[in-house]
Parts: sequence; structure tokens; C-alpha cells
Amino acid sequence: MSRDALKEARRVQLMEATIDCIAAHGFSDLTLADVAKAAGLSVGIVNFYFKSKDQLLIETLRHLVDDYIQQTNDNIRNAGASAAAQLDAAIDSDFHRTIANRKRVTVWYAFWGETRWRPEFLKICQELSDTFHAETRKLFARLIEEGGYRDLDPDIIARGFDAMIDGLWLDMLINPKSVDRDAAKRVVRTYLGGLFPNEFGRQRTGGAATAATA
Amino acid sequence: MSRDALKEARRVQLMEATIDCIAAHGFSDLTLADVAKAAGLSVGIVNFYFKSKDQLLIETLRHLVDDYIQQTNDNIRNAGASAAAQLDAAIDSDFHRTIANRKRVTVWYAFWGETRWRPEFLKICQELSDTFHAETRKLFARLIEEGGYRDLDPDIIARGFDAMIDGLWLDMLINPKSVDRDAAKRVVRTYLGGLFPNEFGRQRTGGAATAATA
Amino acid sequence: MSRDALKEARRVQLMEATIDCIAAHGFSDLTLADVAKAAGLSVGIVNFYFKSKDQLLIETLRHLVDDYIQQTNDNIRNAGASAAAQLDAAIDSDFHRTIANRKRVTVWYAFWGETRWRPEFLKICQELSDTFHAETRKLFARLIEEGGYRDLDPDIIARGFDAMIDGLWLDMLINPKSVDRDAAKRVVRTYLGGLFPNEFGRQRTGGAATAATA
Amino acid sequence: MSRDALKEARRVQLMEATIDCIAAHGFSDLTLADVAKAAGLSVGIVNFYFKSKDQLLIETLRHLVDDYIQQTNDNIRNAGASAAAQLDAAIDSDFHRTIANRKRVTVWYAFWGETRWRPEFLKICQELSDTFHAETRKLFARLIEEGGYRDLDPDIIARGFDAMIDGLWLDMLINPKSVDRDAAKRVVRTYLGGLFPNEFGRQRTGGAATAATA
DNA sequence: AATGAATGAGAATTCATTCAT
DNA sequence: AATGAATGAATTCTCATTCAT
Repeated sequence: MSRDALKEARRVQLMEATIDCIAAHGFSDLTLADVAKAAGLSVGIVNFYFKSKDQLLIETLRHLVDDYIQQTNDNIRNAGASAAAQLDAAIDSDFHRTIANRKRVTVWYAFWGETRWRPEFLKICQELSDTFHAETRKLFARLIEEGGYRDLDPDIIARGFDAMIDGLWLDMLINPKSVDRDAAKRVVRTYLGGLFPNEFGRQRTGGAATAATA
Repeated sequence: MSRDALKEARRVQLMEATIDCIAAHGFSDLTLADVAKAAGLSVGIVNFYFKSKDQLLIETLRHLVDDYIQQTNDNIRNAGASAAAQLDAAIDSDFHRTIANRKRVTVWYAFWGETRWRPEFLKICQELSDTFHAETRKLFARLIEEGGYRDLDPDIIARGFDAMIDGLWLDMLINPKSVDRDAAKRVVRTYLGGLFPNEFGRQRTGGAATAATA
Repeated sequence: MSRDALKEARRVQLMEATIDCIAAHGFSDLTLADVAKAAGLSVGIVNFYFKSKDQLLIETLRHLVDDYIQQTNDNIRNAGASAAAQLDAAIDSDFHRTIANRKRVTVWYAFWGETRWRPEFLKICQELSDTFHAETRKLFARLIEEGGYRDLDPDIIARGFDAMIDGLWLDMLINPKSVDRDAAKRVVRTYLGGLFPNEFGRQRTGGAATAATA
Repeated sequence: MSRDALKEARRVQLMEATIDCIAAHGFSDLTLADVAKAAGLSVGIVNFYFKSKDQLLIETLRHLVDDYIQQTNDNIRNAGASAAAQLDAAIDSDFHRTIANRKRVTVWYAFWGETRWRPEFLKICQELSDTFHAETRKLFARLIEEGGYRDLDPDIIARGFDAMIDGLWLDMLINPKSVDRDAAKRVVRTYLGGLFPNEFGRQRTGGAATAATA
């Protein structure tokens, strides 16, 4: 492995360790000593690869965002061509165990909790939010057209869709017993079923698979 | 003022100062010195009225929750008797400026961000979540009955409702320009409009007021 | 003792401890832990009374300067009225054991060594230097007039006087065996003896006392 | 270039880099990383050519001293044969721009400031001091004899001479605007003019050139 | 009840030094 | 010979907590 690649690997190693540590002990109790230990390295190492703790956190958030975007895009791209199928894939993706597991959700909320006072966090979160809103709005616009719906505003529906997912993540965080992955998906599909009965209506249990891929 | 009342007044004063400080500087930068200063008192005071910083935070969260519950209940109680009217009032309440202002939302997310590692926070948040879910589920159950709807699961719909509100708060936190109070309410009403067309349908702009209070 | 006076006393205590520590271990090995220990207090104390280590050093230098100025002024004021007597007192003062002891000289040179990169140090040293140059120039101007000398420039002579004293301090630092207090005074008086034979000439051993107070 | 010569060249390169770094950032902020960077080499290199940071500093001081001695000797040797001419050359030399420039003086004082706690520094400085005192004492002894002076102690005069130069360097460090090279030389010559009127007297501006080379 | 000086544990950060490559 | 990643001890600074007044 080249020296540069090795360096990048170490950085990723440290960012993953940071995520683990936040998940394990929380944001305000995060110490660089813990991170270094989790990465199996020495205390001085973090300040060698990252200018400061702040910088480590910023880059870790960026890492988290990139990861999320890539996985989601992959999952959507693998779905059928119809807007309904892709929305359905988006729902599955957002509650897939590699994305919405307790650790990840925990860390997302940890970052969101600090966002207000860290301009760099905010910027990254805004970018993600904007990117996804644009994406889902496009899907809903296509769905409305493909389904021949009238009087529906894709922007508003997309906002509700995104917000509901974030809110369900919070439920999974706070009430993991009441809200599991499948329950969460059912909730979202009920929302969409009201507005798009042909594509998402009437299936409480089996998902929208049949309709969506039809 | 009695001795106990004075004591309670001091405690409230300190909890409010805590909320202000969290809103101003963040959760992980919160110092008791700041809180004391914001309250116009001396550093030693916090450990006098609260056993520890942790305890102060726990009681502040409780204070926040109580405040939220009381205000929401008041707002719902003042609405009409129908489930639709009360749901409508709940929406208005949740995005009212005394509840969903930037400071409050900021602080909610600050606490939620830490919830995972503080069992006492978690417990309080769970209680709130459960209480409200029970409340909204009841409202939706009544709405379904009152409206003569079939095949709708009040539990699922209530979950989506609660989640969407929390998610919209996050939007207000991250994208205050894109998502303001009115936009947020429209989003929720669009959700309900899909499922309850008679009570919440067809009004994209004016709110559900007409239908709901009918 | 009032609270404010107590606070000031603590500050002085810490500055004196700083001087002791610099004298004992050097400038670049100075740690706040050492200072606190020398003052018989706990580690956190320095940052309680001084904003930072830098600030402690700056104020310590100022303290040192004030001390020096006050002592010197006192010593000069106690001498006779003639310029010669006062210059003689200045020489005695500058090599008096309370001013030019090894500890003090050590610390002066420690600060001078850092002066170049610490604008605040530089400013304080410049002020001292300017103040004293003005003072000695005035004395030499009077001496020239009182003695009826011609073609002597008080400014140049004063510069040489001040410089020689600083340089002799360095000798005392580096070669304490070759240059003691008395030797140093003799050196300065030899300088003055060349220029002011009536007041400082011909006495190699007894000092200028006789002539000066004549 | 032989292996040994190359090695020596690297060592000199690093010592010069050290001098530059001290001049640029100060003694207590000197890091080996800076030195290596200034020398255009890698961090590990210093500990390769010098056993430790301490050793590098000691050898750098030695380097500085050797440089000073060689230049001064050269400058004196090029002067006339008389003691007066050589003393005059010594004065010119000590304030020549290659010796008493701000960078060099800065670094000298940086070392002197640390001298007290570093026995090796002290030893080197003592040697230099002793060497030069012996040298100047010899010159003054010759001057006294050549000029037929009586009752003058060459040892005392030489001490004053050396000290005055060191002190004037301090002035150049602290008050570069008030004390420049020419002013400094005038100050020293005024000192000597008082004691040796025939060789250094009566020229306030033109230097002692005429008398000295006579 | 209230103050605020004092404590000391804990954290980020720096940097001389080592050593595998 | 030279590099630079990695180490870990040391240092400054912060801050919850205590306690004498």
C-alpha cells in the first residue's frame, strides 16, 4: 500500500473509532484518548492525523454523510425504473440495518444535537438535507406524473417524507421496543398510501413491493 | 413568599438559565459558571440547589417536558370537541412560536443528542413520547370513528404524525429558511389530508380550519 | 484583610513564586505546576488568578520592573543633593545585594532572552530602559554643569553608563568569581573617573564617596 | 566531498537552521520539527546527527562562539600594529553588521538567558568571556605602556570595555531605534576618550581613526 | 442562604525521540 | 543516509465540586 493510501486508511480508521466512541459514550464525553484506544493507537495520534478534535469531528460527520449518500444512492439505483419502485427502495434503504442501526442513529442524533453551535456541522447537515430533499422531490414529482395524480405538491410531500423518516429514527432511538424497522416502514407507507393509493395503498404488511414494481 | 416557594423559584430560575445557556453555547460547552452568571448568582449556588450538574440537567429536561405537556394540553383543550378540531389544534400548538421557536427546538435536540447515554434523560423522553403517542392515537381513533373511516390503523398513523413533527423540528433547526412554521403545518396537514380527505383534504394553503371545525 | 487585598496578596505570592522558579529551573522549563507548588497552592490556582501562563509572566516582569524602579529611586533619594552623590548612590544601588543578587540577575537575563518574541515583554523593558536613560542623562547633565565640564555629551555618557551596568550584570551571571559587587563598582567608577576626574578620579578602592559628597 | 566532510556540512546546515529558528521564533518555542524544516530535511534527522536537542543547542552555541572569535581575530589582525589601532578595530568589529546584527544579538541573548541552568552553555560562555577578557586586557596593558599612562588598571578597564559592549548589544535589542551601530561606537569611544585622551579623546563624531593609527 | 476562593482530576495538545522502511 | 509515522510523557488549561466565611 502506498504511503498516501496508508495515511488515508489511518484517517478512516480513526473516524470509525470516533463513531464507535460516540455511540458508546456520547458526544460530550468523547475523549481523544478513548478514540485512540479504540483505534488501537497511541494518544498523540489523533492530533497527528487531524489538526484538532474539532477537525476530527467535522471530518467524521462528513464521512458519515458520504457513507449515507453512497449507500442510499446504490440502493435506489438497484431498484426498478418507476418512481414508485425507487421510493419504495428509498424507504427500505433508510431503515436498512446497515443505515438505521442503533449505533448509526445514535451518532446522527449526537451530531444533530450539536449542530446549532458548530457552523461546520450545520453546513454539512444542510447540504445533506438539501441534497435529499431535491432527490425525493424529484421522485415524488415523477410519481405524481406517472400516476396521473392532481393537486399534489411534490415539495410538501417530500418534506413530510424526509421529516417522518428522521422522526422515526428518533423513535427508534428513544423507543426501540415500540418502533422497529418494519413498523417504521409501515408508518411511512401508510403516509404514502393516503396520497398515492394505487402505488402504496392498502398493504399494511407486505410492503409496496407488488404495486411498486408493477 | 414561603421558604419552600422561594426555594422552588430559585430552582426554576436556575433551570431557565440552563436552558438559555444550552441554547446560547451548546450542551457540551455548558458550564455551571455560565449558568450561575446567567441567573445572576454565584458559582457555588448550583451545587447548593441541585446535587450535581447532572441533576440540574435532568431536572431541567423534566421542566422542559412539563412545560411542553401543559402548553399542549391547554391548546388542545381550548379547541372544539371533535377529534379533527383537536388534532388541528395540536398541529397549531406544536408549531406555535412559544413551543417550536428556535431556542426551544435547539434545546430539545441538544437533550435528544445526549439521551442515549443518560438513562434518566431517556426515561423522561420515553415518558413524554409514550404519553403523546397514547394521546394522539386516541385522537386518531376517534377521528376514524367519527369520520367513518375503515382499514386505518390509529397506532400507525399516530406514530407517523408524531415522527413527522419531530422531523420537521429538525428541519427548522437545520434549514430555518426552507421550513418555517406555516410550511411545516401545511406538510402535516397534507399527510392527514391523504388519509382523512373529508377533514383535512383539499386545503393546501388555508389550513384545515374550515373542515376541522365543521 | 479585605477580599481584594487578599486577592492581590495571592497574586504577588504567585509572581514571587514565579521568580523563584525561573531562578531555580530556568525560563523554558518553567511549569505552572512548579509555580503552584512553590507557592504552596494547587495546580489550578494560577489559571484562576491569571488568565494564562503568558499573562503571569507579563505581570511578573512588570512586578520585577516596579520593584527595581522603586528601590533605585529610594536609594537615590536618600543620597546627597549633588549629581555626583546621586550617581554614586545609583552605582551602589545597582550593585546592592537586594538588587543585583544572583537570583535577580538570573531572572532579568531570562526575561531579556525572551524579549525579542514577546511584544509585551519588549514594551515593558523598553519603558524601563527609557525611564532610566532619561534619569541618568539628567544626572550627567547636572554633573557636567555642576562640575563645569565642557565638550561632554550627557546622552552618550548615560548610555555607556547604563550599558556598562547591564554588561557587568552579565559578567556576574557568567563569571561570578571574577566579577563581584565591589569589582563591578570599581569598573564603573573608573569609567566615570576618566570623564569626571574631580568627582570620580583617583580613587580605585574607596569609592567616590569622599569626592562625591564633598 | 568525503563522507566526513559531508557529515560536517549537514551538521553546520542544521546548526545554522537552529540559529535561524531561534532568531525567528525564540528559544522556548524552538522545535526540532522547525529546525528540520528550515534545513529542508526530515524530522528524524536532527536526532541522527546530534544525540539530542540539548546536544544540538550546545554545539550551536559553540558554533556561534567560534564564528565570533574567528571574525574578531581577523578584524583585529588586519588593523595597524599599535594597541590603539587594534582596540579601535575591535570596537568596529564588535558593532560590524556581520557580528552585531539583530539576528545574532537576539540569539546571543537567547543563549545567555538560558545559561544559568545549562552547565554546558555556561562553560562555553565563560570560556569566551575569559578569552576575550584576556585579549582586551592585553591590549589595554599595551596601550597604557605605549601611551605612557600611569595609575590605570588594564584589568578593570578591560572589564568595563567588555561589559559596555554587551550592554550596548542589549540596547540594540531593546531599543534599536535609539541605539544604532554608530551611536554604540561613539559611546565606547567616549569611555576610552576619558581614560586615553591622546588616543581616543576629543573626537565625538569621526571615530578614533586619526589618533589611533598615528 | 449565598458567596467565591481553592482544589484537583481530567482533557487537548505538543513534541522529543524512536524505529521500521 | 534519510524519512516520517508512531509513541507517550509532559504541560496548559478547564471546570465541577467543596467549604470557610
